[in-house]
Amino acid sequence: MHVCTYICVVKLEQAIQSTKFKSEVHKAGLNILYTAWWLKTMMSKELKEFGLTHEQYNVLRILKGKYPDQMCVRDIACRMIEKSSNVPRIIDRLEIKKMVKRATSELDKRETVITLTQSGIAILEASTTVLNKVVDQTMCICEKDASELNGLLEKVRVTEG
Amino acid sequence: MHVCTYICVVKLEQAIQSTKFKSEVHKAGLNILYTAWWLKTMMSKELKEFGLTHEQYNVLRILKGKYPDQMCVRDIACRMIEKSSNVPRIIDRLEIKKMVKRATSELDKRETVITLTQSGIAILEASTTVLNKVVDQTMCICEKDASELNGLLEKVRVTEG
DNA sequence: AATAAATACGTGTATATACACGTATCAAAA
DNA sequence: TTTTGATACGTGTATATACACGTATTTATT
Repeated sequence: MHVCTYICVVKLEQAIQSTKFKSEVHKAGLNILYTAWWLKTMMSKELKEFGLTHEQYNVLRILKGKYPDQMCVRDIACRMIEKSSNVPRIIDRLEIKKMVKRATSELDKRETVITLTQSGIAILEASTTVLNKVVDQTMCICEKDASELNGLLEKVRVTEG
Repeated sequence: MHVCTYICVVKLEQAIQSTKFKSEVHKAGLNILYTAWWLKTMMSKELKEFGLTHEQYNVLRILKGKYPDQMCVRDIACRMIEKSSNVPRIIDRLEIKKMVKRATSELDKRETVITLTQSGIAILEASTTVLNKVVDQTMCICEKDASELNGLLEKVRVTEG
């Protein structure tokens, strides 16, 4: 029988149908990857209602952080969660949807400066409201646990040498 | 000045150049997504030496788990870390590289059964050895912390309602 | 000033994600 | 037995990742 539920599957063992792990550290690696996929899927589902992808939303959020100032492509790329994102192409889609505007910088003609449009702000704010609500309902941990989790994740990223 | 380092950037605040978070829970969401990207990037770099992508490696690992038994595409898909992976297409690339073989199931002609080749096993084992070493060197947390992290991640995935 | 090096951005390619849909096959019901 | 529904897989499309490369512009060097 083939049963593949993943919405209410909490245990990693169930989710990826694997019981043996080399160590708790290796299991944590898989757990981080799986949880990220789970989070992304949940959020993307909500963003789809607004015609946005996760990455497009990320770019809009970054632009909002500096608004009403403009930002160049490189500055946006630096702040992306996934650093390997192809920001010029993500901006292409946002420009088509009239959520941002592109212009060449006067100070440095190599730079393209990006501006949020009023429509972009409106969609971003509406989607953020929904997303915040969904995150609060779905990520059910207390602030204390979340804080501890943040500490551990940063511990994970410290490499020796 | 534009400085965008992310290899030794440990703090989330530095990594995504953002200091204000709605709550520790929202920060944890971003932290999970960023850490997953960081992990994936690190692992992909090693896998590239073997001509493998992260997802191709995941499929090979799953097949190894049942070896010498064959597996159908659906069974593999169920065990993927990222459930939305397009497994038939990932198998296409592995088949071209002669790492797996495809055949129609005798019992159920709808099913395609996949078999690891000797070359597939060899490459998988070599890459796993390197990957395990790199994970041990890069994810520098003790088993106790890792265990606690696993508990918290599973707590995150429990949704109410 | 002329040249070299660095930088910012866009573009091209292979692979993957996310999702919809079509076809073949199997299982269940009328 | 025929039909209906479910299942397994492949394929098509839009977007993204990951990475290499080209062009224009700026900065640094000679």
